[in-house]
Amino acid sequence: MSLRHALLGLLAREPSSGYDLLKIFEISLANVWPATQSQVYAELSRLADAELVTVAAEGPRGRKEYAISETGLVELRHWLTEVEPRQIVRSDMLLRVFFLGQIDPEQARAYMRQQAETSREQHEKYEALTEFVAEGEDDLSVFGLLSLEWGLRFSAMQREWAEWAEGEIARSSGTDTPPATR
Amino acid sequence: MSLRHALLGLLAREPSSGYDLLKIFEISLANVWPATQSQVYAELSRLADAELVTVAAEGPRGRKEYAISETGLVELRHWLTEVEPRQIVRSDMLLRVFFLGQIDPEQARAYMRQQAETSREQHEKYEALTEFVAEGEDDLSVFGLLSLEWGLRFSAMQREWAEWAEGEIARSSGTDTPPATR
DNA sequence: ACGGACATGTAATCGGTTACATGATTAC
DNA sequence: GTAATCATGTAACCGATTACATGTCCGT
Repeated sequence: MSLRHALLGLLAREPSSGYDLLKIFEISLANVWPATQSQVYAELSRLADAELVTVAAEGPRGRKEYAISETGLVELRHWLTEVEPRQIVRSDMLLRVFFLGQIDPEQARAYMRQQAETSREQHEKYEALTEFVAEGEDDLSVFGLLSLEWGLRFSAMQREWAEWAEGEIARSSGTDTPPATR
Repeated sequence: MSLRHALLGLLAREPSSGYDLLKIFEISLANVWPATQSQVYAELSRLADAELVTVAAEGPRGRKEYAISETGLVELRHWLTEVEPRQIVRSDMLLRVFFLGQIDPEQARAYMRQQAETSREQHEKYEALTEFVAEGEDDLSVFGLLSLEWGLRFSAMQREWAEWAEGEIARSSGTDTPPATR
């Protein structure tokens, strides 16, 4: 139920409409918790039903500005401090690694090379984002930077791992580059 | 649709029953792609309907031994080589980081310390697993080790990041330990 | 006048989780 | 005999994705 808390977290900063929230998701939260339009609107309705947020104002074009309620704030802080984050890693990319024996070593190495490249691109994307985000001074920026740093470290780690893994496959299959780390 | 391919991948090694597959999931694939009993049995039925696997034999207690078909193998290899792994990071833990401004710095630091600790534990878990897995010699072991190495690097990276982040929060909030990296 | 941005909603479908339900075989 | 393990299945529910649907306001 994290989307719920993501919305509460954003509304704790300032009252916003579903439309506003959606944009924030697109630019900043998308990297850690993507959400679709359908989802956001539906969850906001549910939050209002549960009285964790209120419709603070209505604007043109049916715009509804939601604000977090006292109970909502309590729930948010409870989630932040009391609820254990569950870390389920579910990686498409790693799953494939288990089955690389099903294709020939050359293809398997190509796969790892591809992953290294993708990670490199991701790293660049995060680097570009950092410059962009660093300008802001609000909480979202301060803590967003911590999260961004995670992204930078993650993509760097993954690139290095993929490069190492490619070497491992090469070595264990005896294909090419015999003067390896041995 | 990765569960489907996980099952195909396992059946490519050797024909197995749902029960067998489930055990393999528990001990080795759980770390990259957890699956429940319900899911495995249901997916096997669907795979049989789609003729990507066949019921190769029936045993006691209604046991059905599934084997991958030619089309199944084709599909598996296609998935391995042609289909882009999509990397959606969805992290409960990172989402919270965005909202740490909602609690006081002391609590925020405790949160990061907790994450560092959890990562350390994870790292140990992977280390223990490595010794255990290293004994096997089949493909699942060979490639499983690559995946395990990812886990080791990931948990190490996350621990370091969490420790760094705790320091950042301390620094930016002016709380304690003034003789920091500056 | 018109196009683009603003703004919200519904419905179908899918993959995953939890819980329930049942029964056969084997080892002791 | 009986407990543990083997073995499969169903149903309800939940969160997420995709697609569809509709309408309004603002700037030019």
